[in-house]
Amino acid sequence: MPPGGLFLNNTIKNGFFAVLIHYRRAKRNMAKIRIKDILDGKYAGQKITVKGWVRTFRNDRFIALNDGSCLANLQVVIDFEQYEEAFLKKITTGASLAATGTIVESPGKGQAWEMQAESVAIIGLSDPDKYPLQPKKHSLEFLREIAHLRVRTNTFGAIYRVRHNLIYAVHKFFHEKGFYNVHTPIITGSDAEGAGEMFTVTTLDFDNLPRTPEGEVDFKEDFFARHTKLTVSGQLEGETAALGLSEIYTFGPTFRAENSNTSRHLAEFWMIEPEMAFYDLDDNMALAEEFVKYLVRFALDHCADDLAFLAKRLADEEKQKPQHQRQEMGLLEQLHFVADNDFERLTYSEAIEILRNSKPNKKKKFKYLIEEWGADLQSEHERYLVEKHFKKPVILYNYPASIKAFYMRLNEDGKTVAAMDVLFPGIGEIIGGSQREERYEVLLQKIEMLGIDAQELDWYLDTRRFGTAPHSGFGLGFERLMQFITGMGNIRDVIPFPRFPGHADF
RNA sequence: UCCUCAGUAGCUCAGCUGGUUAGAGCACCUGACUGUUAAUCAGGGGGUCGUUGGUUCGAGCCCAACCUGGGGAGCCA
Repeated sequence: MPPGGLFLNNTIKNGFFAVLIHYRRAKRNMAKIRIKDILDGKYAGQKITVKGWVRTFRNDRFIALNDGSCLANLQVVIDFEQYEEAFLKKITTGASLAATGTIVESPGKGQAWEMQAESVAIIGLSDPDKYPLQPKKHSLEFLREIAHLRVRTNTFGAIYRVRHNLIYAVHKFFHEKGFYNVHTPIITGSDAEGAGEMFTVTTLDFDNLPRTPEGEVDFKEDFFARHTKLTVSGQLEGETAALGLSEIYTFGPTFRAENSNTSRHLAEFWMIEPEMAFYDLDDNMALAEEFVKYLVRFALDHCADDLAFLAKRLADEEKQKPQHQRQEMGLLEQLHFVADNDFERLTYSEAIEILRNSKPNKKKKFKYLIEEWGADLQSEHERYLVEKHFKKPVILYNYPASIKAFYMRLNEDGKTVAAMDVLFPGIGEIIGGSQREERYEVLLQKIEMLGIDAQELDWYLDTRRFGTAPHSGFGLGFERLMQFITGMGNIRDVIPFPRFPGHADF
């Protein structure tokens, strides 16, 4: 800001408003400087101000400053003799501050650029006695308990950044292919999606529930005048959109009230569900494979530093394990492998043959032995196919109709449906999809056979009554993809604030 | 929900066959040093050993139940 006197003189000379506008514009355009850009050398020799959070303060001289724009810290070098001791004591791990100085080539090892600071201002104190994060390795379990602060660690900073890049890549992929993004409802009255237990959404007073004459809760009195729940899938609504827009995708929150306590399940997660008119199962599988490879490649191309850090983290973790439990490939190796190689495609029937003749089945090492066609595949079977037999991602298709959902298209053999699952090492099913049953009579028969109320699905059946068309789609669990790409073993660590049974903190 | 392993300082962990006053590193406090990379060196404070009950002369250690967390399974994405 110019000194007051000069400012006043100029306003008199040039006109008050012109200067005011100029000043405001300058202020508005003064973007905050990101540490990422400094470390890229964009401010070499310039005097600038940088803001961020202290990671460590070494030797009363070196502040490692991080602003989340990238993994690396900016080293801010201060002349400690210039400051009071009481001031230096405030530069603690976790404190936020602004430093002004010149960006110079660093004489030390470990960084190309550093800031020779002229002044430092503390913005927010961080009581070192109470701040839970230390400049040391913390367990993921501990960090999960302080999910509101873990974003300030290297690991979670990297995960958040990768997550953003993948969200962007999802939209970019579909947009460039001409798919339209559709927001399907989060609150749904449909009870027939069949993908799992649902959370009820209500404004009813629990202390004074309206009852029907039969003594049941009367949802006619509820906000929507019916029993409503949180969505478990946007698929049925997505299908209606595809049968008008041709190619669509959804990317929204999904809720499952299952009492699942595993490293691969969340009660609230994000799912991507493309739905395409005039696609058969082969087209569907080809799209799924192209999509996943694109996302993996995008992460490799745009998150190199963060992935390298996560790869090292995983490698260190693997070293703690006994030899036989270790992964053969490192994280980056595995990502390249998936991006560069074709997935194995085989039918359920072929998979059953392989499993039936497999060593663990013959030696009765499987907990669930494969006896005959029609059995549902367990985790151990999927893992065997992916991790032992093929050693690459596998797409299984044409499953028995009896173990799959009602909307999947019945094949000519009358006993299998055009379903497909993409199985990944470590996490199992990452994608589940199918060609949809477009024939009205066949679909209606299935619905009635399963005892689903056809009246509830009347709107859905309309798509088959009027201009029905073959169509396909799949669902990809975004957090499972995140697990694969970041190498994180627990799904609760790849979403900022995980929701799972007994936990809705933050 | 089931199986399994664990719970000792703010964090990560050690603690022998049940036996005196429960230890270490990091963090914190005091001091030294001042081009360091999770800085280093010297000293200091910090514990209801998850909870409750039981066995025993005596329990961090043995037993039971419960709570919490990890791993695996089921349900699935």
